[in-house]
Amino acid sequence: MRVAFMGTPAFAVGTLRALQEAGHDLCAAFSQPDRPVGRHQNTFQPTPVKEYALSHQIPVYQPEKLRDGQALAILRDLAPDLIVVAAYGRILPDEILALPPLGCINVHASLLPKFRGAAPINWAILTGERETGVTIMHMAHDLDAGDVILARATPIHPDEAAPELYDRLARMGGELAVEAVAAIAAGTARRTPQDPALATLAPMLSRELSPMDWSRSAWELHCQVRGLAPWPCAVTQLDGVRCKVWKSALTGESTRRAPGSVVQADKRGLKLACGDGQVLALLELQPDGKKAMSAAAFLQGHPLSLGETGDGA
RNA sequence: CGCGGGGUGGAGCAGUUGGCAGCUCGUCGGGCUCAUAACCCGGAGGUCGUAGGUUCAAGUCCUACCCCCGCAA
Repeated sequence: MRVAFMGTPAFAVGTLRALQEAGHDLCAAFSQPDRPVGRHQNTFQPTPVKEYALSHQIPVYQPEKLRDGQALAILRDLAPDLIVVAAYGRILPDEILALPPLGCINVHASLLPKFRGAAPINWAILTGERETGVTIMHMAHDLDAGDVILARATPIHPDEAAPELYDRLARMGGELAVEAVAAIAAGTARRTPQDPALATLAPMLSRELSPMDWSRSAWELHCQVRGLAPWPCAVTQLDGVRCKVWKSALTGESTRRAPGSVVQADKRGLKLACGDGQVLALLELQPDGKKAMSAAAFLQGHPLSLGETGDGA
């Protein structure tokens, strides 16, 4: 099978690698152009897909635009049987969707029609889902709305954070993509339309999601901490310092203290009251300008007294 | 040359107008207790990021550089 691949981040590499190891003829890897990175914006970093492709002798294309005809021309020359897309970060124009004889399929990290959009993994955790998964679909004009070929579910552990889930889904996506391609080649691939009434959106993350609102429940805050890692992260004020919260834990304890106030701050832990009267433990913190540290370490240099409001609000 | 915070015993922090390098925790030794992530006593451990400079004297002031981090992209 002659396949053109399109993808950008590490999630996409899971699929690209799987396709390659399955022996498919990868005629091209399309990826987003290198973007300036770093504090001074003076270094450019290749995308994970580009790095993988280059080290495996797969030709790389990084068109700035998909709608100026150039990308289409390139693809005509390449003449793939099938295009496989995984987290490319671009919407493909209809001309490209219509080009390959076997169509274009997409690997999406959710159980569609739930969590259509750019950040399905994070939103599954943020909304407190107990399971999510990977879906392979035929691509349609509308974003993540195409007919489903295959889907596979995986449970979300209550303490699992987005990076772990991301890695797992990336592997699952690769496996499932290979199965889907095989089914397509054999002519046995199914087409199950999505139910639009069940669709939910998983838009790009932003820093506006970071501030922790301690009037929310402990579970919601715990989901926020897990779902926003490794970026933009849940953030709160402690001892007047802005801190990213890298890891939290539900304690099962309850309190009468006001939401956001310190319930415990000693070597046994740093615990704050939440809006539902439950107590959330903060395990790993990163103050502004510092590296991540354990709550115990933070307390050495930032003694907090009980009842003090963590949020400074 | 985008903005800003920071590099001080193993960890996290303090160090005021330059004048013997401190605190909490950990660690080691000893003690106390029915008991303890408790308490008491004692000890070890630091070329204060690097290289220069000013000074009788620099963690502290000046210059250059290295490294870490947050924001903004």
